[in-house]
Amino acid sequence: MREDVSLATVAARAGVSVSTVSRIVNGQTRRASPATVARVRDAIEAVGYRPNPVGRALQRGQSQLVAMIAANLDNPAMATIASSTETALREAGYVMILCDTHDRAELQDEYLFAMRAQMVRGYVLVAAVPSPGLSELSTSGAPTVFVNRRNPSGSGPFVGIDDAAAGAAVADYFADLGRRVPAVVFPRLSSSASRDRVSGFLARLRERGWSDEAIVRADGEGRSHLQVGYDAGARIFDGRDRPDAILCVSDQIAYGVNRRALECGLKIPGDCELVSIDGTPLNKWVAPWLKSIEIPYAVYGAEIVSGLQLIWRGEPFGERLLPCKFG
Amino acid sequence: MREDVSLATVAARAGVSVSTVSRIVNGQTRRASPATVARVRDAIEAVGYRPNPVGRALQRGQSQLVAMIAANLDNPAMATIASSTETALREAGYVMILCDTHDRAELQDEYLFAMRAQMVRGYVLVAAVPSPGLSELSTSGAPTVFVNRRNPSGSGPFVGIDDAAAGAAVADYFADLGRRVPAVVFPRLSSSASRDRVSGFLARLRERGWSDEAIVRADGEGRSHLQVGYDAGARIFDGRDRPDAILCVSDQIAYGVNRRALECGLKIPGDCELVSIDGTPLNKWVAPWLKSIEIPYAVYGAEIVSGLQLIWRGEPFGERLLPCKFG
DNA sequence: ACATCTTTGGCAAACGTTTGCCAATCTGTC
DNA sequence: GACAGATTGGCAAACGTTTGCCAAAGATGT
Repeated sequence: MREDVSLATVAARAGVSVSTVSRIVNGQTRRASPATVARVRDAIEAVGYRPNPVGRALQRGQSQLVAMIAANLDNPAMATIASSTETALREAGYVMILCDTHDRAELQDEYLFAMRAQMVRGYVLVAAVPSPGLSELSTSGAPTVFVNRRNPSGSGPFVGIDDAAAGAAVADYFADLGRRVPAVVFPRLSSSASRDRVSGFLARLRERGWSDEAIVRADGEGRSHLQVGYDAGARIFDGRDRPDAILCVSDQIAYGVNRRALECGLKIPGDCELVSIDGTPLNKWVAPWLKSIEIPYAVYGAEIVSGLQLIWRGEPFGERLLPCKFG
Repeated sequence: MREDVSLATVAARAGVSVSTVSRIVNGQTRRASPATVARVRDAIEAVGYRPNPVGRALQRGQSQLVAMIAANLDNPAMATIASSTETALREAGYVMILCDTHDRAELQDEYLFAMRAQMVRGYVLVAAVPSPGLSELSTSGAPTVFVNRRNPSGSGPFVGIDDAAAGAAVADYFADLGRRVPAVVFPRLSSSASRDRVSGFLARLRERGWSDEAIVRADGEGRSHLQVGYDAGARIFDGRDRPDAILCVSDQIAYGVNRRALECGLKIPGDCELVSIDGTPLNKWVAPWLKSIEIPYAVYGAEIVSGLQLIWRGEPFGERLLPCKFG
């Protein structure tokens, strides 16, 4: 309907100046008499005024936009994070811009630049990759929350899980189950999350009596975790020491490993127990053979946004490790 | 680095006025002497000037933002559409805002309003739902592309597949295979896409000799297609006429049906052929038992953006039906 | 009656950009 | 040497908002 309702429209109708309306819109009711406030409020209602975010952003030097820069939207886990964050941001009155870096540093930098130009109010970096622009961002002090992977260039607010503990929990599970030849599969392009999961797993196994050589480690190349699992699976299942329990650091890796296992004629979980860390809801529909540490991605959004709000208020926000369920 | 490089910075350095720089930035080189142009270009380079999209949007009454309003990001198909669209938009110099409506009309309207306030340059509606705001949008003539589901309130540019043909292809497949009791599963909350797929399937079966009563139809309630399939599966497999071939209008429905089939002790595809329409890449990893009409979601982005560009240039763009592969 | 303080509200600048219009300078022609 | 026309570039307004500052009142105290 009204395309052009601005402060001026309201001001004209209420017979006051633009400044007065602006102040009232922003809650400074003390700067006007109650009568004026009422008159202005009526006018706002009557013409259906809504503040223009663009004008506001220009003046304030800051928009209501929050940039989510994610490594790969095709990964259901990230899609869930994006979705829950978007919901939480909307409820808090912000608007999310979504950028998919395909895990590539130069794209990440391109987005970082573009987002600064948009005067975004904050950054949510899901599985960030090291890059020049990112170091610059960290030193600039812009409000930033890292998700899943910690800041690869320095420290910074973090939302995720206790990755080492998750790895250790799987180690305990395998040990308690009486498995003898544990293995772990992870991407060669390693992130803090992968590293911590693997090292937590290895450390606990060591505590429980395994020697380092007794644990099969297999990585896979490339950005697709599905392919990583499939490739690593080939080497694992062809090797002499065929494992009877495998930790996959992500669901998608487990999908790849499982497919290779089927091709090798193995029964999962009969011949080999498979456990992954992610536990996306799709698992119980299409991969009931997969046990998982369930990461509560659906609540990430709320945590991320409350972290951002803390940062905006100048309060400290170090990290938030969310509890996982083993299901 | 430079936080505050504006036209004024460049102008000062090049010793010209802001207007001159603005014109040169926008390619109007005829309004300045070659010498001036060179000097300004050098200055732009030197200070690393990048136009501020906010100032520009305010002046032009239109931003570089494009709103994607999607029904449910947790659905991998939509995530792929979002991802490919985002890539195509970035390559064309635009920035995508992502909104997840969770298939709810009131949220869709909230977003439609918010996006108009952001002066977005266009709208991409993935699986739009009927709503007052949407009818208003259609009549307003704002650049809009509908994806997957046609405009529920009127007509409008559309990117998708030939849904009826896809349904018919599955019917032919079942018939050629010699299956006797075909079934179709679809969500009760129906969209143009679901409806056309189902009716194309039924029509072709009729042509090939089936009577309407001989075809099992089952729908399921709710927004989760997984649940839709699971619930409909219960009724299908408990019925007397157990089908030997089922068309599921989406992958997720097939996942749900399959799970129910397993629980009923059926073998897929031995006891019952399952075919879905979607064919997301995940299928071959986690659901190799599922045959699909493969919708090329990964190329939707390019089609959507070229459609938008046509509309922006004032050229006509009716619909673009992409070819599918049966795999 | 005067000084002082508070209330109420407007003016105008600023954010960064674009663009219509006007002014100065240059080129060429008569 | 004067005039038309083209070239080159700046001024200023506009987009919608926020906010420092000032001014006109009214309220209070002496």
